[in-house]
Order: sequence, then structure tokens, then C-alpha cells
Amino acid sequence: MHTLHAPQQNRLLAALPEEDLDRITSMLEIVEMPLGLVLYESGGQLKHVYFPTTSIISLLYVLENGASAEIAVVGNEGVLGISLFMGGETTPSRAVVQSVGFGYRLSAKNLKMEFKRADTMFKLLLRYTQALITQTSQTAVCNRHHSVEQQLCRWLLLSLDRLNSDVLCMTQELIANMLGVRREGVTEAAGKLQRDGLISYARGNITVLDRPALEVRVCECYQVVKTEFDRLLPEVERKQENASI
Amino acid sequence: MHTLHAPQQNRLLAALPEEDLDRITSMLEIVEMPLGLVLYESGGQLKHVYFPTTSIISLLYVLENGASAEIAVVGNEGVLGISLFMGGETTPSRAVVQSVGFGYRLSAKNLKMEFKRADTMFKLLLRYTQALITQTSQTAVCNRHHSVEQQLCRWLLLSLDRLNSDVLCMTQELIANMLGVRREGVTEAAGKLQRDGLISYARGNITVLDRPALEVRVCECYQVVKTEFDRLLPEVERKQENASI
DNA sequence: AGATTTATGTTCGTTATCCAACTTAATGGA
DNA sequence: TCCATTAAGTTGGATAACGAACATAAATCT
Repeated sequence: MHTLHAPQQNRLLAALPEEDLDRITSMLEIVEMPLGLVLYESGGQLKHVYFPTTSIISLLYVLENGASAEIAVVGNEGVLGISLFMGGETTPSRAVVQSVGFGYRLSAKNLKMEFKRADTMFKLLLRYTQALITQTSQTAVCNRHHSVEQQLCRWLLLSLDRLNSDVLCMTQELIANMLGVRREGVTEAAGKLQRDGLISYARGNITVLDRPALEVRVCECYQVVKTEFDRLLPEVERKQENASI
Repeated sequence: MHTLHAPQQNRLLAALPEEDLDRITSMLEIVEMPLGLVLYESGGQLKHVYFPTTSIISLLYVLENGASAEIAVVGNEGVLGISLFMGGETTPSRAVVQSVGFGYRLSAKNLKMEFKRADTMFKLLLRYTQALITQTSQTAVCNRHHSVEQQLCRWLLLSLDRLNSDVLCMTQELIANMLGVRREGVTEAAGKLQRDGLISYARGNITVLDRPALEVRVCECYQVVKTEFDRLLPEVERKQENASI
């Protein structure tokens, strides 16, 4: 259980040329991400960008009355804190740890220094940002046109893709906040999926039993996002399985 | 009616230092944007970035069944074609001219050359991109939580901000496509606004009669987007009124 | 002027989601 | 071991938006 961690577990970092990655590695700091940790609050100042490895971060927009909706998820395929290199420094969204795990962080200062040395990383992060925009946009359309059940399927599959496990640690209440619907709506949709044997639910632990069936029920939005990530970040392949020592 | 056009009518271009703008101006080409023109189709190849001056472009996501939803609008505050400098080259969205008018275009080649000469423009475009992400994200939340009437108010105000006029040329049918709702829903909401004297509607021409009242009825989403644009692009002030000769 | 097209207005039954109140059951500390 | 807490399931009524069909009226064309 010692050197279970490696920067290459994050697929963006893994996509860097060896030379660049070696240099950056020395500036990376491993951090644990407990469930529910708020990495930043709307308008807050972020001091680091985070490269999740085994954790998943949820980007939420919160309304004045407290209602919220998830606009994107960030897992081992991505990075949290794009405003630091896009130039805005902050954003009006909230970032919450959706799934416990680890990640690496890099200080804003070191990030900017790295951009000056070589633009490899910068270009990669921009492409990632574009993929993230697709995720957000597709979420907007999905919110408008698809049922709670379809959106739940989408959410489960997107989360699953960012984990190595079939088990998600997540209450229905929290999923409801993510999807921006009522908890009862999630209960109903999840109940149906459970009755049909696609998932099994037990007090905050969802086990996906039949992923292919989920892919049949999900709306097209899932595939659009996945395809766009694959297109924009083709070099970012699944090497993380044997990345740890 | 001769030199009615000037690059400074686009607020991004206007925000460039004089030196940079002078150099870029020679590479710009004025283009007319007729209503309904599709500037790019999902996955299509864009050869230019467009800087609208008097036109408004709508970014739409279209589902397989033809249903759609607008994820952002681009007017004289912005630029169309961010995928060209973000590195993705294309995006899965559609861009349609929502309001007739003019704009300047710059070839992808010249854009990239400019980035090599000086990064002023690049940095500005990245900040703009971040503002656009906010617009898209807020649209996602708005789609989930707010009524058709609130969304119509938001849409009217965002469009109004990108025009110099109080008259929008737009049928209810098209607005319905933008908002991703039925035409009848727009008729109902617009009818209410008209009865209350906020707008007046006449076969594709909406005149805004009482903008302050619209700002009272609109959901918070409008202000969030506006504030974020102002924060990210503060130098981009309204100088275009006397920008033309 | 008359005919066609296009834009808007209206109705009615249907449905998905919401809202609120409550039940059941598992979990984890005292 | 018991109790407070938290997660999940259930119900019934309200509502916003949908889907479809149709009515009206302005604009356009011949």
C-alpha cells in the first residue's frame, strides 16, 4: 500500500511527453480528497489545479435559493481549475468531491512557470477545456429534453468511466442535487433500474450490475460527450491500470 | 452608408492595443450575415473565426430527433469559432445567425500567425472563452430550474445586450427552438409579457417596451452571466457607438 | 383581388415532475 | 443495547410543460 500513487494515473498527465512529465512530477503534491470536500466555492480563489487520479470532482452551479445542478464531472481524465490558465482566476461554480480518492495538485505559480518553459501542457489543457465545454453544453440540452431516468443513466456511466470500480459511493439525495431534481425522482428512477437488475442500491452504495443495459437506456448525450473526449484527447488512453508500482 | 463598419464595433477587437488591432485589421474581412445562415454544422470544419458587430449568432446543440437547445449566444462582445484556437478544430454544435447584421472574419491561418506574433489576442480570447463557459453552464442550470417565462426574459435581455436596438427580429417558433420548448409555450409566455406591456409582438418583430420590468421578471441567470462577462472582459467597454466613421 | 403561406393564438387531454407529508429500515454512536 | 440519525421508499394532490389539433390573421405571391 505504499507507492500506490503515480501521476500517470491521471490521463492528462500520462499524455505528456516523458521529459515534460518528469519535470512536472517534482512539483506535484499528492492529496487525499474526502467525500463532500468543497475544493472551491463560487467566486473563490483557487491556489492549485487538481489532477484527480482515483477521485471524482463534481462541478456545480448553485442558485440563490440553494437549488443546484451539476454542469460537469472531472475525474482521472481531466483537471480541476481551468480558470487559472484561462485567465479568469475564478469561476461562479462550486467544486465538490463526489467520490473519495486521491489526486495530485500543482500550484498556480508552478503551472504558469511550466507554461513558460514549454507549451505542451498548455495545449493539452486547452483541448481538455474544449471537451469540458462539450460536457457542459450537452448537460444543458439533456436537462431540457431528457427524463430523470435517462439522466441518471448518463450520470452513472460518466461516473463509472472515471472510476476503476463498479461501485459508486453516493446517496440518492446527492445525486438529486447533481441532477437538479428531487430526491424522490431519483428514488423512483433508481428503483426502476434496480427492479430491472441494472444496478443494486444499498444506503449510499450503488453497484452497477449490467453496464451494457445502462448503455441501452441512456440518452445519446452520454455517447456524444464520450466521443468528443476521445476525439480531443486521443493520446490520453487508459494506461493507468499499470501505472502504479 | 459607406464606412459604416469598423472592427472596433466588436468589443473584443476594440479591447486590443492599437498596435495589435492595426496589424489585424488588414487581415479582417467584412461579411454580411443573413438571418438563418448556418455558419457551421455539428462536426463541420470552420475556416474562419467570426467577430460579430451588428449580428448575433446562436450556438445550438441538436439532438438526434431534431430537438435543440441554445447553449450560448455570441454578439459584438465575442467571437465565434473558439475550437480553432482551443485546439479541437471543430465542435458538435451548430452556429446559426439569429439576428441579421455584419461581422468581420479572420482566417484560421492568420489567426494562428497572429498568436505567434503576440499573445495579446490569444489571452483575450481565452478570457472570452471562459465567459462563454459561464453562459453555457448557467443555461444548463436555467433549463433545469426556471420557467419558460423566466427563460424568455433571459433570452430577450441577453439578445438586447448584443444589439443597439430595442427591436428583435425573431419568430416565436425560432425562439422556441432556442429555448428548447414548444412554440405554444413561447406564445403563452410572450402573450403574458405583451399583456403586461413589457414587449409588443408583431409577426416576427419583438419590441421591448419596458426593459427595467424585464429585468425584474428575469431569473438570476441573466445577471450572473452579465456580471461574469464584465469581470472577465472589463477593458471591453462600450466604445462602439462612435467607432464607425 | 384572391389564394397561399407564415405567424400567432387557443383549446383540451396527457404526462412528467414537483411538493409535502409520512413510513420503513439500516447505521452508528452513547 | 438502545436511540438518534440518515437513507430510501411511498403516497396523493398540484402544476408546468407537452402533444395535437384547430382558429385567426397578417404577409406574400400571382
